[in-house]
Amino acid sequence: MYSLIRTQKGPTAIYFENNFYRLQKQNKNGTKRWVCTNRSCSCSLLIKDERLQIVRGQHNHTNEKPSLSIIQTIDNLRQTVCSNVSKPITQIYNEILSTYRQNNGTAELVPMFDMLRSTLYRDRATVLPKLPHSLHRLILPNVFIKNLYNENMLFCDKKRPSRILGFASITAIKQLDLPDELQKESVKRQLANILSLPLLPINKIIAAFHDAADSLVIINRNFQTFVDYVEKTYITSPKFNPVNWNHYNTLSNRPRTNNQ
DNA sequence: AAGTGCTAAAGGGGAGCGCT
DNA sequence: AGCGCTCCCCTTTAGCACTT
Repeated sequence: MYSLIRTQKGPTAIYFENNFYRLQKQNKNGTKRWVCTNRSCSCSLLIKDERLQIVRGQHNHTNEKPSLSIIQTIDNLRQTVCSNVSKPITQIYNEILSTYRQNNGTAELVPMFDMLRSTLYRDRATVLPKLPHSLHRLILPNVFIKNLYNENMLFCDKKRPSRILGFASITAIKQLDLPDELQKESVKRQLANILSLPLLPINKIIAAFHDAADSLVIINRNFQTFVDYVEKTYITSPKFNPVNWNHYNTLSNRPRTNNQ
């Protein structure tokens, strides 16, 4: 009996007695002719109603195909890395290989992880979103703009002149009694100014912070709690003072990671 | 053209070590 | 015990040549 398998490029093929066959044609009488995938080989199978009718020819080539169980295991591996994207690929490989060894013993030669690694990572990449090359190309899926209570967390996504993203839950904003204020462009601008403090020369940080803080408190006195928190944690704190988080002198010089 | 095998490298995190 | 530092391993990605 033959087995249906998936070829490297996706289409269905037949695995029969250590050889692969591809579908060549379907005849008017309902039979299908499958030919050996080796181009110089004329061997073929005639199949009707999923039953093997005739085997024609002799293979004129050597055969180094892996066994059907190995082929199915690799296919299972490739499907699993796509369906379970949160689990490390090496862990998936080890688990599936372990199961295979338990069921089939240790005699069969199984492809090493190094031989499958690139294929598995490329397979997974087909089901994951593309990495953005700039902040403007960053796409936020719905799952990333809601919290565990399914509340909308993205309150600001300003595209120009620079991309500004702001996250906070409605519940948290209501606790500050500021939900309406956060819709104002002037408030978004001052919050962005505070977030941009690490990019200023260090001797201008304190003045810039107080400018932004004063503007926020003038708009609404309830911003005072937020302003006090930032000042206490990042301006006057000896542990996280501006020397620690200022990046002005490292701009364009410091090597960047890909966490852009 | 698409898929694969192989290599090099980046980045994160744990282990080990010495110091306080 | 806690902290900081270095080294090394593991995971992941990218690039290139080759195969299908």
